[in-house]
Amino acid sequence: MTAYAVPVVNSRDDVLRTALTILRQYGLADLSMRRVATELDVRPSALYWHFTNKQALLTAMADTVLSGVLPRSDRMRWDRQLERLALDLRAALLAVTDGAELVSISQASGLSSAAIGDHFVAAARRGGLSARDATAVRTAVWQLVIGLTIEEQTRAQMAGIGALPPSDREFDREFADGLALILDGARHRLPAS
Amino acid sequence: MTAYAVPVVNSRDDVLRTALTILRQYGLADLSMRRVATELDVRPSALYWHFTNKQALLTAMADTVLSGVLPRSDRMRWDRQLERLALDLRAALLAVTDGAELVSISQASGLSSAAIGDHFVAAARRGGLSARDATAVRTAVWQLVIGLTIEEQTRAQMAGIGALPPSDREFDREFADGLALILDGARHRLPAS
DNA sequence: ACCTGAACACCGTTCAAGT
DNA sequence: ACCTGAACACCGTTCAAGT
Repeated sequence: MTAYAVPVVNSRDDVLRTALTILRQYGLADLSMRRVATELDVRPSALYWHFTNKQALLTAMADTVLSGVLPRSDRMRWDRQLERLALDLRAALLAVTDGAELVSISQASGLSSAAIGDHFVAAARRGGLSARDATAVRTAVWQLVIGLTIEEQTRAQMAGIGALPPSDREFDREFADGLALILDGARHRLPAS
Repeated sequence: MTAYAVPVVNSRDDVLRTALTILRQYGLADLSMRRVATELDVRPSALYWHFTNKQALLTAMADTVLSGVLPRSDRMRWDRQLERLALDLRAALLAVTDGAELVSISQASGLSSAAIGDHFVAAARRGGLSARDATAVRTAVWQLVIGLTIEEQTRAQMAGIGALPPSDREFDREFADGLALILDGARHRLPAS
């Protein structure tokens, strides 16, 4: 019996799914174009038919990770909604290895959507904050979520390799405290208050 | 006349200085061990006599960048001192290409000192904040400075290559507003207030 | 439409050996 | 004390050509 070639036809979505699987299992440091190609049983150059470059792939991955983060309901108080959104964002980042760094990278590239940031602004405005104050809330909350979660995941990654002792920091609490501080500042910006 | 070998003896400090020069002129993406070696007229492997790996070199670079950031005076009000320190930190990061990312990377490695963070905490405690609240201030301020400055420098870098249109964001103002918001939250945590 | 083959121009790191 | 030589095991990306 002779071996015959199976038509290996991969879609853009197959590439994206494979990349996300590698990320989940091995982290960002092991996510190379060559590795994604190997996993798909394809030459590295084949990937460039689906994505113009690695940056584009990373952006698509980040968008996937963030796709489930949405405002839940407008019946909540504006500050509770802001808190909920920040917690959901953080949970989405923590759900994938190096999720925070992935989002940070792809958002720095300027190609990623700013939808979540806009939701922060909308909630703050709904509470009565000026456009400028609402922007400040978005900035402070966004950097807190991304930055602290990057720290947490980086340290987890390094502890996993044994390059660092497992941290005794309580990131959930650090995050909650930082967020509460910012929301306190926000509430005191209200005209009526 | 015959060429004779000049004894090329480089100290750890020569390596560090050369690396910082490359960073200033070309940014983090172009800072490779091989490039530092070439600049020093030496083989790449020679560098590993001075630094155990690239991470160690980056940490030393980050420490250099941050070395000038210190509390100026205790005669200031605690919140003014906090603000001053945050502004000085941001200025130090902006003084070097990709300075914020450099510090972020080296601090994630867990080898870098936490001196500046401690100064944030000390100032907040001097103002009367609890240990826990002071930590929250440090967290929120630190992530704001690092994160927003990374964004600014990354976009400047990419605009320089033409990969992105020059941003019209006013980072200084975004930073000042975010910082003011956090400090507002901090002041309202005071017992007397 | 989707992929191969082959190349280009790079990386960080190790380690025996040289002076 | 400081460096070379040579190697190992990788990268992202391009592009003509194949089916």
